[in-house]
Amino acid sequence: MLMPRMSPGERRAALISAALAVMRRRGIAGTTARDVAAELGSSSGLIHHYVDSMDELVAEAFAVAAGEDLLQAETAVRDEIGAVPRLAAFFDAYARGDDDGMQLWLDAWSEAARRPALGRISRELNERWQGLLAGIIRDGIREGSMSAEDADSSAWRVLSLLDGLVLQTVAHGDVISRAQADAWARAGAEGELGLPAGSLRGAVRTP
Amino acid sequence: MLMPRMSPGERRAALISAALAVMRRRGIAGTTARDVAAELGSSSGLIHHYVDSMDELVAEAFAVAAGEDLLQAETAVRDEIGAVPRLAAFFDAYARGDDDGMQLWLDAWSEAARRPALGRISRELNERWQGLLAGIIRDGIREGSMSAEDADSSAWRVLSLLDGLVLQTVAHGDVISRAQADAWARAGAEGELGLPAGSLRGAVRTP
DNA sequence: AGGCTTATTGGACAAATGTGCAATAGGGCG
DNA sequence: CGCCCTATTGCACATTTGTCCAATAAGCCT
Repeated sequence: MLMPRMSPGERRAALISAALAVMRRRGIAGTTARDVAAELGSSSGLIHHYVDSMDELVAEAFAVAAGEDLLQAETAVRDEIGAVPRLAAFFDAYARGDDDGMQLWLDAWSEAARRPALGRISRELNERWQGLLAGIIRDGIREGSMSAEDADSSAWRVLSLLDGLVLQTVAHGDVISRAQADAWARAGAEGELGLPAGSLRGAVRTP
Repeated sequence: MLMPRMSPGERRAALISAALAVMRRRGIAGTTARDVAAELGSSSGLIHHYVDSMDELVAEAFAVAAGEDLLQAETAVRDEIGAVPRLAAFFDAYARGDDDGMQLWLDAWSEAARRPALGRISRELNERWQGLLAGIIRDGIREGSMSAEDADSSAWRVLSLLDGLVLQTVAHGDVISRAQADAWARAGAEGELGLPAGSLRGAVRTP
């Protein structure tokens, strides 16, 4: 049985989408070319007609998935006015991500030092997350609504606290609930930036 | 060539030590039975004479390595008197760990949800790290040297901030230096616990 | 309609993997 | 000293992996 013939652009997008599905199911390290082909419903040979190596494929797929999440956060932040509402929107956007997305990040961090392509993407995206935060904090300092000695280090702290807490949620099941991780990270950010307690409380959201 | 015959206890310890060396070099997911045998200098068949599966071996090896680090932290903390010096000792002990040790943690977090044995160990050790911190913080509150609404959530915050910052160091090379991650985490803890800035500054250490 | 580019197939290939097992040999115990 | 338990060997086995390639066919252009 033959797959419908697609343009390289479409097929490549379909490939990445299939790779992503397998990565979410089996983890980055456990993603094989044959599994991706099966997910796609195509022959296994098709994968290497579009991609030189599996490392390249997983790196690109991760870049797409994690890049979309970041983009959503960036636009959500841009839609708000004022540093504090923007920071709240940042947390809301982060909270909107699912556990599978965070598991992908855990895999990426684990493999980053060993897979050059993946490591570059992971680092670049992390720096953009931090940059997004740092911009908000700089605005807050300028407005007078936030206080921080150094926006960059505060941004790294807020981001790392959030990552570190959600990490526990995803890796270890319910040692911490996701809602608790989110609330604790917001509280930590309030302390870090001299905000009144509760300033960043997230909108109650029906999932 | 034959390996010197060892008692099961000794051999098992040697196996774990060899497994650990391979895990540090190739990552948890990339640790194979043959590599462990080669590291040990034995035949590959020996591995399965002592262990039922590779998952069991890596979980046990991780438990030993990470358990030793935790034990060192626990005794280092116990050797100090007063909550603030104890917390400083906690950070010193954490900082004494090398990048390979943290890379092992990244691997463990990544695989925790997929390897039951490894996930249990990882979660248990993380809870003990948090418990160690929570005890220090409770002491600090009792002494009046620290202020925190809830020792447990503060402990999770301090630990997750530290993990999240060091994670960046190990996964992404020098996006943040390890020293910077350490200093920022201490500063964050000072803020979290209402300590004067600089209270937790680490002893200058020659690596 | 006919040809030609190329997307797609299906399998070949070698290397590596976890796991099991019969054979070997070292050393403690009678 | 000699026997027997078992630590250790070395390989077999079936899978699975990434990578590659000749053959096939789909659909666009002239």
